[in-house]
Amino acid sequence: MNKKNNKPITISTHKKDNLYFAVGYSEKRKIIRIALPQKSKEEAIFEITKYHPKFSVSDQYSDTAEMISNIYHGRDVKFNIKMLDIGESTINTPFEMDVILEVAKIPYGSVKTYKEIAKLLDSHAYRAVGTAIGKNPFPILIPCHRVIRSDGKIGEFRGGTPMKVEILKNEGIKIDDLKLRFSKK
DNA sequence: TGCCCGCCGGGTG
DNA sequence: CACCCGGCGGGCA
Repeated sequence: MNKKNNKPITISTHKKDNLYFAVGYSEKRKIIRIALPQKSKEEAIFEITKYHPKFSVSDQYSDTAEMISNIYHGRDVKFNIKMLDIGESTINTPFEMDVILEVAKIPYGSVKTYKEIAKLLDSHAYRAVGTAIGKNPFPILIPCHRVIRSDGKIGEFRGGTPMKVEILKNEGIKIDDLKLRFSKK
């Protein structure tokens, strides 16, 4: 099963257009997990609590939840990686860490392929890169939606490919039928 | 295009 | 240690 962290966290939510965003904060007052938007507040909170069962809900961090929503809807928001409690998050192995840090560098409005991420790590493990990205505890903020397949197809996403396409389109990326419009292949 | 098989890191028992 | 399983790639029909 998925690994759990039993330290207490605080969860805040934000609603926009019938989508509910949630963010979990550790005791260090850093972000420990972000939920992809859900159709109800309960589902959004559960996206966090399945990994962090000890929690309380407050509006203390709802500004951050709103920031996540803004990024989702296409705003280019700057953030500092120090806002993240990577150490207490569900990221375990050095490989997962390297992948996440590499993904964090992908600028707004651009994409990289799974293979390119592997290459940047001096590795051929593009298959494992996909797996590691799938575990990203900070979706949207760490832009795993900006990692696509080498053939120009958009590829998989924890929140479903359609959601990935939507976020990329919100960033101004041109996509036709689940493929990059200007893909060479 | 779609499929199939190879690839690599991690989780499981 | 020996599987098994993925947000993948590339070759080939």
